[in-house]
Amino acid sequence: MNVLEKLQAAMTNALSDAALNAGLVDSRDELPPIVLEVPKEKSHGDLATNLAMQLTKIAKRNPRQIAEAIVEYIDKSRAWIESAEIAGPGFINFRLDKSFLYPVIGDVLEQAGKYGSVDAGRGRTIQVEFVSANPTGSLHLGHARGAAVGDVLCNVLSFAGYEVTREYYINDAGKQVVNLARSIEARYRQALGQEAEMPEDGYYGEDIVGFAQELVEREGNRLLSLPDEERFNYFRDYGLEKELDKIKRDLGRFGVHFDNWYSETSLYTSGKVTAVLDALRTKGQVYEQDGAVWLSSTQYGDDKDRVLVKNDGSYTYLTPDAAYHMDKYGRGYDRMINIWGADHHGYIPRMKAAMAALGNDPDKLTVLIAQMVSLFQDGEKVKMSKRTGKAVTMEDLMDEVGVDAIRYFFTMRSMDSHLDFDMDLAVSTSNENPVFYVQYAHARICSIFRQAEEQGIALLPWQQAPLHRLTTEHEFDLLRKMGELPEVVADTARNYAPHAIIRYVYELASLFHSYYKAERVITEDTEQSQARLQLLAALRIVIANCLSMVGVSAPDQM
RNA sequence: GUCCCGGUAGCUCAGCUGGAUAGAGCAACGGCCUUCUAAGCCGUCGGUCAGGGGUUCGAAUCCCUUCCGGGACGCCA
Repeated sequence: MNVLEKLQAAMTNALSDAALNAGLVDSRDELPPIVLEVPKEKSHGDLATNLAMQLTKIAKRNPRQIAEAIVEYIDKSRAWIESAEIAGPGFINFRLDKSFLYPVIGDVLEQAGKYGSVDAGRGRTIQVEFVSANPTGSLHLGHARGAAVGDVLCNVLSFAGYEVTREYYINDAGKQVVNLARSIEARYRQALGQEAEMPEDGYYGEDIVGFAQELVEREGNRLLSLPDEERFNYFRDYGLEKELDKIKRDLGRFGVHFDNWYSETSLYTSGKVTAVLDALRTKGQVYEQDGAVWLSSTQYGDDKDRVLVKNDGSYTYLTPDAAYHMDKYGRGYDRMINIWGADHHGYIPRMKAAMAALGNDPDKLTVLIAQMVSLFQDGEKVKMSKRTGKAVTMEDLMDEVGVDAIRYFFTMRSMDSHLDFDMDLAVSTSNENPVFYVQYAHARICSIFRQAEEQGIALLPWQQAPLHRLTTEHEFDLLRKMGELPEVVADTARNYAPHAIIRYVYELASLFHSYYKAERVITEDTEQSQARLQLLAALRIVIANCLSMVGVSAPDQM
């Protein structure tokens, strides 16, 4: 149990007993869950409870009278209570002996890189599928957001005690692959000086022009003389390989590493697509109409039935995707998360319906939607054009902005919000850029330790350090905030809301910067210096652990 | 027309499993570098939490409704 949990437990017990002894309830079972929170307003003390207000119906008295009874009967010695006062409509505000916070330092220093981790997941397995961009062009801004959010979520889930598997689903089958092959062929012919039309739904990205150029340099015009099918396959396989390499390279550079790269094509070769169709037929979940095979998805909450096999005999996207998710279920994960772009949200009900129709529990699968990203440059919204292939790629972004800033920016906002990405702001390596604020806090702490070392000050084992010399408001604020990390990690994992980590570490950095300005750490008071260095040793770890979850570096100097 | 997300300070956004006087950054304005990094700190200004109704001791938060912005509604992927 960490320090704040101990306090909560002690306070909860003391309050329960007080309510009981005051005759407000007949037994503990009657008590509502006791809510304790840190008041926003500092003058309201260190911890507050609304218990009196919750008890109005049971105790049949007004909240202030109830609060008075609780305060009268509470045993203050049991939960570091210095004083208790009633305020507002019936809150009880406690002022605490803040020495209860000192053990936070020991917790952090002992657990070091693991501090903040919790056992909320209890080793349960969770699979997270994200990015999964088609291998038909370069990753762009939206993919970068998905990559950042997905990877940070995975990091947080691991820290929260889940066993996490990262997976990328490669759409290397289907119509878009045909378009890829034809696009490369057209570019190849153009590179050889021929007149060649791009296909109707072709891919116009610069990457494909480059790949075709490479092909000319490597193979000359040899490919033109291949038989049609062989030539097509050549362009297709070459294109897929190049695109996938590029994707892996970009994501690797971005610091995202997948455990599985799952190929759609493999679903066909392994027979899993036909198997899923057979299973649905056997279960009577499909019917034929207009020459097509339909899934009765309306029975499972979808707003219309969906085609699985078109009247030309080919499959819709849903069919292999159902096979893919069936395979995921078969692997036995306790939970599965998909992170999709906002343009795919309408697809969720049919996917869930397909799983339900196959007899899987649809609630084990959570689809998170990351909203769109708009790019602003020179104060204007940049339009992305598929037609011309003119789009800011993830690679461009990494070149110009750097991985740390991108990850920070994309993690900073809630997934539910549209994100305006201001290129000029992100590029500017100035104080306007919030990632530096947090990194700077870390670097400043490191700098203090370099100073201490130069002066020959050695850090004592924390058990021997005079922590009672930490007495300022800033110091207690920092201790409490550090103590909150385990709870923040647990909440973030439960809500699948990675931006909460950024918020937390930003606030922590802010407390530090204020402290830094207000107090000198290394002074002639060696005891006090020692205590403060202990505090900062712990703080440095907490900041580093957070940045590590976000995948942002924690520099020693800036 | 149906569904999803959003609407909070001039701008970008937190806060949303109900709590006290709604927060941060940026912008604007005013201060702070002879001492551990000024990529920092301190302060001022700034609000009909889109509008209306409801639930309750209490609503930015929950429910209903209207409006506005974005997205999705294919035998495309």
